[in-house]
Order: sequence, then structure tokens, then C-alpha cells
Amino acid sequence: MNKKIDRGQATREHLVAVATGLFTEHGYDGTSIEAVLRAAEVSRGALYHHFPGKDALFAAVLDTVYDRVEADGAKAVEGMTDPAEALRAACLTWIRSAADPVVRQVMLIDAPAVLGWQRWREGDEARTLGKLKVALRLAGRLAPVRVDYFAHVLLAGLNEIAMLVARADDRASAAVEAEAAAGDLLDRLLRA
Amino acid sequence: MNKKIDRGQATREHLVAVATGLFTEHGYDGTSIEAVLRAAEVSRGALYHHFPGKDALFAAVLDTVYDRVEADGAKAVEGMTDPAEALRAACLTWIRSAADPVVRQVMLIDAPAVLGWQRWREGDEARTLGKLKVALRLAGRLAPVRVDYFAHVLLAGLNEIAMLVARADDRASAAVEAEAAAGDLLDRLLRA
DNA sequence: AGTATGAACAGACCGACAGTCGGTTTGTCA
DNA sequence: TGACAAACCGACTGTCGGTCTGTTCATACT
Repeated sequence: MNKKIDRGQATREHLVAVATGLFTEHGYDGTSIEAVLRAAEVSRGALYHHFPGKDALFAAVLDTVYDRVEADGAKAVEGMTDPAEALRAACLTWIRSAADPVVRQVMLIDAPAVLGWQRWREGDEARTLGKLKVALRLAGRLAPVRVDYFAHVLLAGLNEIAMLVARADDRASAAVEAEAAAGDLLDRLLRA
Repeated sequence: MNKKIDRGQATREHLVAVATGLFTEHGYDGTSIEAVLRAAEVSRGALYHHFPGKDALFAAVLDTVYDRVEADGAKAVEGMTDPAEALRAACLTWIRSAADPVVRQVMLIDAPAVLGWQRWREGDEARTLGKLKVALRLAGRLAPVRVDYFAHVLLAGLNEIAMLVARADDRASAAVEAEAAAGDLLDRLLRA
């Protein structure tokens, strides 16, 4: 039971990879299962053997995107000891991540609508927000009641800033301004 | 040419009203044109006479939602002379508006995915963000480069806070905390 | 070796849905 | 009153997501 399982894994991953590209380029609604099938050269039966439906395929794609973003974040803060410094580094990394078209379309635009807000928020809480809340608690002298709210505000704010960079005519200079703005935001949120 | 035009207007508005309810309850994807037709007791031809497609119907719904939100905001600040005070009042009103299921589902969850981020942002810029930027410029002593970024951050942050209230078990007490958090956020963003 | 098992895959098929199209009705105005 | 056009009607179409009945084949068992 190894060659078979490996083969299954391979098609699964292949499907996720192909779907990631199509979802990013055309959005969830703009991507038909047919299109995925054609691009991946996989049969209908194979796809529905691995995924119960289109939204499950999307969820799998979203999962790999989360993985990548988390890995980038972890790499950015490794070795850091000062919580505030690590938080700042993680925030800047997140802004850069969110400039990636894949992250933008899949994580920020489609995910809430496809999964529904509730499921989306639960996933985000588990994979992103939770850590951010811990980091905020460690880094600042925020009142405990504020931590949750400000974690959401910070994350949403960073997303917005990242979107602004992505849309800017001159992305290079926008990125510089944006990172300054993000740093400034962080300062203000953490101030006593 | 009056009875006819009036009748057209009436069906149009009726469709928008019915669609608003269905979009709010089941989301954009969960609402079929068929369902709208049945609920509104209007024929297919009539609907497609007034709207080129499902997304156009959604756009019309979104428009009326914007209208209501704007009207609420305008009422909240009327008579105020201090820009900072008006800004604060508008923000709190916006939080309360965003707690409305219609606003939440239509404006915050579906709109970006249905219209596409670009079109959505352009609309939002014209109807909400633009005013907010002006208000921020008047109310604070923010560096001009910061105004744009912080306007986005503030709006997104307020949305998040509103969502937290909407999802809370005890909405009443959550609302109190949330408005305090929003006020705190505003203070921090406007501080020199 | 022979056979049973079940994962992986194949592709015809189905129902639902968004959108189209050739009509019909009905105010309006010259 | 007759031409005109807006409003409306509903059968029809193409596409799409999802189902269902197989078939293949690597492994486990005897």
C-alpha cells in the first residue's frame, strides 16, 4: 500500500497546485471545475475522489497558502528574543506576504465569501490571529480587554496596507511608505 | 410616459428589496435568480429587463445599503462643528451600522468577491473612504502621507470591531466594550 | 499462485442555474 | 387611431457542479 498511496498524494497535490494558479488568476467563481480538470489533465472522478466538492478544493488551496505565509513569518522572527521586535518583524513580513497575488485573491478576497464568514474566521483565528494575540499580549502593555480588539484591528489594518501597496502605481516606493505606516501603526497601538 | 415609468421603477425597487433580503439571508451564491423571481413574483424577462445580470442586481442592492449607511452617518454628525468630535460620532455610528446583518453580508462579506476587489474598492472609495480621509485630515495632526493609510486602517479596524460585536454571545456588553475600543483606537491614531 | 479487497481513477449522466430570445401587452404621443 | 417603445413573459440553451456505475491495479491474505 505505498505506490498507490503515493500516487494518490501526487494527484492530490497536483490538483491543489493547478487550482491555486487558476483560483488566483480568475478567482473562485471564475474558475470552473472543468477548467481545473483540463489544466491538471485529471478526470472528474479522480478530483471528486480526493475532494468532496469545489469548496473543499478551495479549502485545501487555502491551507497551503496559510502554510507558506506561516513559514515566512516563522523564518522572519527566528532567533529574536524581544517580543516587540519579533512582532514588528512579523508584521512587516505579513505585509510583504499579502502583496503576493495568491495571498490576496485566495486568502483576502475569496476565502470569506467561499467558506462563509464564520468558518473563515475560525480558521484564521487558529492559524493567524491566535498567534498575533499572544504576541500583542507579550509585546505591549495593553489592557487585556483591548488585546483581542486590537489584534483584529492590527491584522485588518495590515491587510489594508498590503492591498494599497499591491494596487499602487509605483509599488517600490509605496512599499517603503507602507512599511513606515505599519511601523507607526504598531507604535500607536502598543503605546501605554 | 409616467404610469409606465412609475411601474418600471416600482418593479425595480421591489426586486431590489426582495433581493436584499435573500442576499442577506443566504449570501450571493446561496441565492438563485429563480428564488428572487419566486419571492418577488416577477417574471424572468422582467428582471433581465431591468438588470443585465445577477451581479448588477447585487450592485443595485449594495447601492441602497450604502445609501442607508451614509444617511445614518450624516444624521449622526449633523450640527457638529468640531471635526474630531464629528469623526468620533461617525465612527461609532458606523460600528452600529456594520452590526446590521444586511451591511455585514452584503457590504463586508460578499461585495469584494462579487464585484472584484478593484471595482469594490473604487465604489467604497467614492462613497465611504473619501469622506473618511477628509475627516481624518481635518480632525488630526497626522502627517499627510499617513492620512491615506490610516483611513484604510481605521475603516478596516472599525469593520473588524463591528464583526466582533455581531458574533459575540453577549452582544450588549460586547457593544459597550467595542465602542470603547473604537474610541481608544481613534485616540491613538490621531495622537501627534 | 490465486484470489479478495479497496484505493485510485474514468467518464457518462443529471439537475440546477444564469442568461437568451422571440414574442405579447400596454401606456404614450403624434 | 395607429406607430412606437418600454415593460413584461416564459420556453429554451449552454454551462457547471456534483453523482453514479463501473474499471484498473497494487497490496494483503491464504
